[in-house]
Amino acid sequence: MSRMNRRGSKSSADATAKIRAIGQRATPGRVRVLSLLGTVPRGLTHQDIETALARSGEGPMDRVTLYRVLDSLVSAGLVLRQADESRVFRFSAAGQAEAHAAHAHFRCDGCGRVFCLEAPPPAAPALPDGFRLSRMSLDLRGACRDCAAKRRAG
Amino acid sequence: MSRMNRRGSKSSADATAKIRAIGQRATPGRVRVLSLLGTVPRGLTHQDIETALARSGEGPMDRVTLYRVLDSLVSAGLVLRQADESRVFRFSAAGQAEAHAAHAHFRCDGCGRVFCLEAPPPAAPALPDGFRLSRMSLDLRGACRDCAAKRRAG
DNA sequence: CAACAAAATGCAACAGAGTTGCATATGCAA
DNA sequence: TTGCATATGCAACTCTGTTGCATTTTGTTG
Repeated sequence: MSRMNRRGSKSSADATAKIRAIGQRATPGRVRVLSLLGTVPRGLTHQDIETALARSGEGPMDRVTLYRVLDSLVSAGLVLRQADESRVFRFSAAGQAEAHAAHAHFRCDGCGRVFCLEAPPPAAPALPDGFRLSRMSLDLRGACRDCAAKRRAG
Repeated sequence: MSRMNRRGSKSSADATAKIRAIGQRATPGRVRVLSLLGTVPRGLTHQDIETALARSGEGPMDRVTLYRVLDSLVSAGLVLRQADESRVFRFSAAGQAEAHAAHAHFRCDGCGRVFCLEAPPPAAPALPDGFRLSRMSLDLRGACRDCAAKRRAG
């Protein structure tokens, strides 16, 4: 760890590289957000991220700037955005979702976490003539154990 | 048709019965909304419903009242509510959504159109204990006929 | 290394979807 | 028909996300 200076950790360097790779400027905001999302295995809300950044050593980030940072990462394909059950957006690092594209996953509508399932790959259905298939995914949605319990409780 | 009086159609009577069956008052608003949702094969937004009701012979319904009518139908289980991609709620009569979820979708990465496929859905894989499944979708992605041809051409 | 243009940031004001409080009206059971 | 729990209508509010614009920063060029 002695080689890590105040500019950041390995995940920062990693994030910087990814952002540059897709031709965008590696600003502090983008690097901070992308490396944060890379360390967390589930979708975070804008507010989650804002809070986490404010607590971190480098201080808070403007609300609007954070929205715009997220927009740019999403449109670059580095981050995924989806609306959860209570209609707030959840953001997650794209690599984490795509790495698991081979098998089925379960997404909790409550907390946004994604669970991988050991499912047999379903056979691809017949496509209309001329169509070309590039990817196929079996997506299950519902409530994970924690959220299902929470909802029953009240 | 001569047996239908000015109070409404078969779907109204049907809706009235369903609402009474679960122990709620069959108010005009509830009946109108539930029978509207019963005639439409997809999720409608609050605004869709508001507009449709305003155009219908019986005149508009208050915005807030409509929200509350939808709430009561949802909590009674007669209507399903889910946030769409742009984080607005879509409401559908319970039963229709399940029918629609029962097949696979193909989304074209070129033009963004979505095609419904007549494919038998694969069996749901086993979920970890305590998890609750609400929806399952088999999503295929690739190029539709038009976009595949276009890509070959130029 | 300095200057520069394009892009990102911060702030304030705005927009749309959904919710709450409260006075009034109404469905339905006795 | 009456009583009252429940539903309605209105206004004001909250929360998530957006837009406009002046200022600062990034990465490049000379």
